[in-house]
Amino acid sequence: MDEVFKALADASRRSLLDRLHARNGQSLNELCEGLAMTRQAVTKHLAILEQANLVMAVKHGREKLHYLNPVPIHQIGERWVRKFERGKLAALSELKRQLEKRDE
Amino acid sequence: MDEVFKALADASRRSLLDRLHARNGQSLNELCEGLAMTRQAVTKHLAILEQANLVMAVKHGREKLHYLNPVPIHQIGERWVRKFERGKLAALSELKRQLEKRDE
DNA sequence: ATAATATGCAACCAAATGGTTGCCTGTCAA
DNA sequence: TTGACAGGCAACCATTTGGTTGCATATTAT
Repeated sequence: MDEVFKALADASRRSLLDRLHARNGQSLNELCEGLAMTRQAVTKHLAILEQANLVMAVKHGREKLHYLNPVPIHQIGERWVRKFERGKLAALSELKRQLEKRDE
Repeated sequence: MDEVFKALADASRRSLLDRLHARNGQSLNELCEGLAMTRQAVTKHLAILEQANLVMAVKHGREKLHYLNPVPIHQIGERWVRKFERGKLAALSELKRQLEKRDE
C-alpha cells in the first residue's frame, strides 16, 4: 500500500496512468510522445508504477506494452478513502465549529 | 490535488491522519506520543498536511490543536479513484488476457 | 547482412525530503 | 515573578528522487 501511495505522489506518473487509462497497452515509445522528458526518465517512472503493481508490462517482440492494473487504485478507494468517509460528517462539523470559534 | 497526493505519500503522515481520525483535535505533543521521531519532525509533517488542507490547526492558549479536514480525501475518492473505476473491468480482462498469452 | 528501431543498463548530478540539534518565544501555574 | 511547559525557527545533514548522458543489446525491415 505504501508503494502505491509513493507511486501516485508524482504528477508525471499519474499522467502516465491517465494515458494508459485513455488507451491501454501502449509501448514505451508511445508513452514518451509529447512528454518533456527523456525516454529513460519515463522508463524509471514506469518501473516504479510496475513495482507498485499499478502497471503490468508485457514484451511483444522488441516492444514493451504496458497495461493498467486497476486493482491497487480500487483498494486505495476501498481500504483507505472509505475509512475516512466514516466520521467525515462529524469531522466536518467539528471543523466548522472551530472555524467559527476563531471569530469570537 | 498534487499537494494532497504528495502529503499522503509518507507513511508517518498517513499515520498522523489515522491518529486524528481516531481522536480529533489533538495537540502537537499528544500527536508526538509514542512516535520514534522528534517533535520538530512531527511539526514538519503537520505543516505539510496543513498545506495540503488535510489538517487544520487552531491555537488554544499555548497549545495548537489539530483537526482533520475530510474534504481532500473525499475528493481523491470522487475525482480520482472513481475515474479509474470506469473502464476497470475492461482493463482487468485485458490484463488477464495478456497474462494468459504469456503461457502460449 | 545491415541499418534502423525499441528498449535496457549504469554512472552521474542537482534538488527535494525526512530527519536532527540548538536555541528562542509565548503562556500558564506556583 | 519565576519556572515549567507547549510550541516555533533556523541551520545542518544524509538519503532519496527525478532527471540526465552515453553506451549496449535485441529485434525487425530492407
